[in-house]
Amino acid sequence: MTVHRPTIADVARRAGVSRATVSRVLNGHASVDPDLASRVRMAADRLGYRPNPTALGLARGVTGVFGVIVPDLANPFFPELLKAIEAAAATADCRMIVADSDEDAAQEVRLAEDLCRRCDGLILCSPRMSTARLRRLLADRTPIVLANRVEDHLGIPAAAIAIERVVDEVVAHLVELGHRRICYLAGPANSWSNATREAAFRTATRARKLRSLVIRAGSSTEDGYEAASALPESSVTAIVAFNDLVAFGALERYLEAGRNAPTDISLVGFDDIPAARFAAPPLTTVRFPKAELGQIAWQLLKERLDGRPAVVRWVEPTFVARGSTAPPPA
Amino acid sequence: MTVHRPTIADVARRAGVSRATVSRVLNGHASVDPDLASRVRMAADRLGYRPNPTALGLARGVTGVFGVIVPDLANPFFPELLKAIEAAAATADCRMIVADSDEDAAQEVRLAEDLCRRCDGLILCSPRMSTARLRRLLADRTPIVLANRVEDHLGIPAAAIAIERVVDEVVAHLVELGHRRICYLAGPANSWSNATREAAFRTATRARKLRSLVIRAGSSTEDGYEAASALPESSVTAIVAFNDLVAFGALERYLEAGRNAPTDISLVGFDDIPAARFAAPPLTTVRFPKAELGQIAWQLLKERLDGRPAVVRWVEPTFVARGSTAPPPA
DNA sequence: GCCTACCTGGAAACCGGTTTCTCACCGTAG
DNA sequence: CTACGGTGAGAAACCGGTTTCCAGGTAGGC
Repeated sequence: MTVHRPTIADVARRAGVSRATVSRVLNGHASVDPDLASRVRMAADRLGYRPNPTALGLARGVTGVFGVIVPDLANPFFPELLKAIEAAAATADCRMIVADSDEDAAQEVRLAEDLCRRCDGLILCSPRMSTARLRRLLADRTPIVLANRVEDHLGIPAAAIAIERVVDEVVAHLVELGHRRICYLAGPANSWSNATREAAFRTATRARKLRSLVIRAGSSTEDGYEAASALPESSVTAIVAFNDLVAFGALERYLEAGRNAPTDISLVGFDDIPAARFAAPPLTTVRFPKAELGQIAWQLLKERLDGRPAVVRWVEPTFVARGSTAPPPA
Repeated sequence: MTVHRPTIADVARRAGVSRATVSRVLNGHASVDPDLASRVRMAADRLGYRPNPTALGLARGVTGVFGVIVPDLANPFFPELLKAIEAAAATADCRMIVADSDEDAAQEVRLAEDLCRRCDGLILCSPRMSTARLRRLLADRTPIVLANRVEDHLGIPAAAIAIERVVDEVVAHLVELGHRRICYLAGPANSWSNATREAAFRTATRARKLRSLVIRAGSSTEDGYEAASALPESSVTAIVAFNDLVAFGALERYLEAGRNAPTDISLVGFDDIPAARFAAPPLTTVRFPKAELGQIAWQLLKERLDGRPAVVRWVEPTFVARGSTAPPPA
């Protein structure tokens, strides 16, 4: 406050020209007498002038800031996504507002409405809100991109993971090992990625004439622990968990019951978080190209800001077999 | 674009009053005829009027946005910190811009300079820039708070982890187990938290008449792997790593050499990332109260924005003994 | 030599709010 | 009945930029 940051008026005064001319010189618009131009540039330099981003935003109607909403920053999937998005956006000198909805759809809507007003665009990561809510948001005309969710009839650009093939691969892997009773520990109810994983799981098991056993869990280690409470006493020999954290939660429950993986139970997760590699046993999982996903999400937003049409782009995950899967106990 | 968002002028027109009156009513300033006031409120309601945040920012000189810079979003420490900061800031309806400096001090300075202009304040998490750079930033008068770094003579508010006692506890734990040759795998050179951990390590070892062996590593798993390359062939029996990731990297190197923890080498990390608990062996480490740290950082920023004086606040870490430490091989 | 076309750069309007200034009108006191 | 203080609300200035509009000067063509 006490230090007065130089404004365009200060530069204009010092260069002996109008503010309009300063603006033109600094933006390279129209043609300005080279002499004047260099005087303006010198003045701006001497004063250390940098245009005020807020004023710029108001005048141009573009802020250079976009928003990202995630359901849970503590879930390792999202920081990795964010890192890729931020890195891509930085090349276009765009800043990223991050908001955490805490897995709460209502909160997510509130955040989205707020960010729509203050940002040039929005990336919704694994949004939990309903399709109807999403449609209402779109009415705002703020460019929106989905990451890790696809809405077929809304015409929203989306970056998503093609899951069917790899889920079939997971089930095939378990069946080949000899498993017949496989349980899916489902993720959050309103999560698109859970819906697709669950559907793919049902398809893959049904195709092999197996029962599609599903227990609702959630997205955290605690959720996995809770959901698996009755499993150690059941006839289930293999678990496919919504993500690696849920798989670890289930594992904890088994360890508590004096069972271990993969001898008593085979475990598969999704994400390949860093912990998966170092766990005991190392977790068999599905790796997502998160960096690619984030980069694509930014790309899609940029295209949208440039007025290009909405498209859906898919990335391919890969199956990673590690030590947590083995033949079922005899 | 095509849909015209209602402005204060639209509300004024509809209510048959001036823009000034609308502003006064909506902000509860001065006294307004109750009749007029309700007409204004109705009009605003009917139009679904929400003030433009950019214009608000320009007029009030306060944007309701603050910035956070972290060295690496992929390091699990920072997302947890961010989550706490964001949650605390959300209660004050403040939005958070997140930028990743990629461990690059120069980039960090550039980001900080940019964010200083567009934000009400700045939280620098584990900043890598020099004290001189930091001092120059302060000249901008934008409120700045440090998280996980303390600068004694700059009068910057800071939230930091008091490390000396717990490092002594770590070394005591290892010495009690019988270790005499303990190696510290150091973190990034310009990291304050590394400097304090390294200093505390030297103090604790010297106090017990042990050599203070230090090898420079870094902050990632890869750094730990690289730095530990010669260790399996050395006489070192215990490693204190800059953080859990570095510890895992070192472990990987030992496994590759056909050694294992804790039989051949004892390992201690810092952070207690989620993976630490599930690793094989479960990692002995130091847990930081990250949620508290983040909340304090926000608190300090808020105090600064309110013009209150700068203070340094410390949080206490706790030692977590797990399976990766044991007596040295006979 | 004069008219027109173009170029340059300043004045002013604009983006969408807030806040100061000012004036009209009210009731009250002298 | 008049002077005065207080209050409520509109006009206008302001935040710091961009952009449109227009006037003045110069150059080129006839």
